[in-house]
Amino acid sequence: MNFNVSFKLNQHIYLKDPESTELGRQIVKQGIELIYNIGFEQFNFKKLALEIQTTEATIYRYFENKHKLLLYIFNWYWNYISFLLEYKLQNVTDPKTKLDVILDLLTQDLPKNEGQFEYNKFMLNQIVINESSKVYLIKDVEAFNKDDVFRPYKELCKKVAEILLECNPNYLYSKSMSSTLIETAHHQHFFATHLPSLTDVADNQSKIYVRLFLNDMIQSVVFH
Amino acid sequence: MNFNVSFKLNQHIYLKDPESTELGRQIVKQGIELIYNIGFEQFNFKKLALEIQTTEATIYRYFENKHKLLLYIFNWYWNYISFLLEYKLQNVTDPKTKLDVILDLLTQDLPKNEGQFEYNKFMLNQIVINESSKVYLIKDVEAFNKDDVFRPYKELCKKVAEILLECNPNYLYSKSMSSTLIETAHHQHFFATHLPSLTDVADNQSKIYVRLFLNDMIQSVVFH
DNA sequence: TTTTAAATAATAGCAATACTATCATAAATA
DNA sequence: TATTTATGATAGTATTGCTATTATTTAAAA
Repeated sequence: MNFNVSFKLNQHIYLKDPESTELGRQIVKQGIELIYNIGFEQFNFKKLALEIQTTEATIYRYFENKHKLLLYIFNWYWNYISFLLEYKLQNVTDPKTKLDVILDLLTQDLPKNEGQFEYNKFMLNQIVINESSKVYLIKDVEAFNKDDVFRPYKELCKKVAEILLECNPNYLYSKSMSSTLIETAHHQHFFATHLPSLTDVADNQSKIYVRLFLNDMIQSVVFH
Repeated sequence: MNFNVSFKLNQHIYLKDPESTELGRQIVKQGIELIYNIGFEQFNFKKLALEIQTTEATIYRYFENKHKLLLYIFNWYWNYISFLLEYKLQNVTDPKTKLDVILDLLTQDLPKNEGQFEYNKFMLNQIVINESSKVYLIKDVEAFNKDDVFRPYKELCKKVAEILLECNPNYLYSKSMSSTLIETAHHQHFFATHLPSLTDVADNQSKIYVRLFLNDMIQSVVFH
């Protein structure tokens, strides 16, 4: 399964739409690879410019700063996940099966890349796991939020929450459980990989482990 | 209830023990207040030096960099929480009651400050909520971990996990649920305050809300 | 096809950050 | 009193984050 997807993202995030030019797409694509490789703290526009053989000043014409680029990447990612979720739920009617689809999506590998022009999904996923809190755990979160720049994340949460409610219309915390599910999928994956004593994982089976843990949690909470 | 607690923290975190001098304690105390006020990104040693009327170079004699200071603050915090937990569990034998104590500790206000020399517990709590991921969601987490600098956090997790097992010896994910509980307490509090659409909170009752949500979750998961 | 506008490259520069080094001085200890 | 130790004062350096200027290329409009 593969698509050549592209999303129009909130205009407050960029100065010039990176989807509008080849260079713009390169900035995002190579940005993802560089952030993955050296981490967001070490990452800057000078290094990225070197990588794609352009200049710092040029990248600044697309994004105000590196934080906005990270935000762009996140929104792209969450749009992509929402898109996959819709696709996979197309012919599913049973709420329990829907939950399985969600858990797989949140914990298992994304579809492998085909074209060389696509963003690298594996790196994208790792970035979201490692750096996500840098996007919204910020002093001026409310100013950002006013511009609706977290919308794709919120929309995914909303979708998941609706499915939780389908499973149990009396459940009082569908939205919180939805955001908890998404955050926990990342955190537990990170812990299982880097700080395993914070989990009960055995022998590096992080992905399967997190899937089982979340399943147990969600089943208990929603169907108890 | 109040104590004048002090903890000896892992030597890898500091160059010179801040507990050993008045200036050292000032660095930590005013550091907490400055990070709380301007956020960790904006925070630096020059500003802190100005605040406590010393020099940048002097602060660098205590901490290698601002990240280590943040790590120090975190370890202090988690030691403090562990200490409070032990204290509050002294005469409690019923596992269910123990859970209540844990949830209160993770979601409700900490004991108010008495002396002016204590670290500000409210600010501490907010810093941990807002900046915690910057402490461990880092590229070189494993190098850090080798020096055992996350120990206080891990120990609290371990304690909580043991209590979960007391509640249900057959529960398979006590450690993961323990870390999830701690992380979720922070995240949901942050969301309820700044991005309420990711939760089901009503009218700014964040603290009570998070308490109820976590209680529902833990009850279902552990006792289902 | 020419003209004109827009995008990018090349370069420079600047203020702030994250340190490090040096030396003088004060305070504590031997 | 001598001497170690802690801090202050000052300076300096490399990097970062960003802006400005001008030249050059590319593409669109006339």
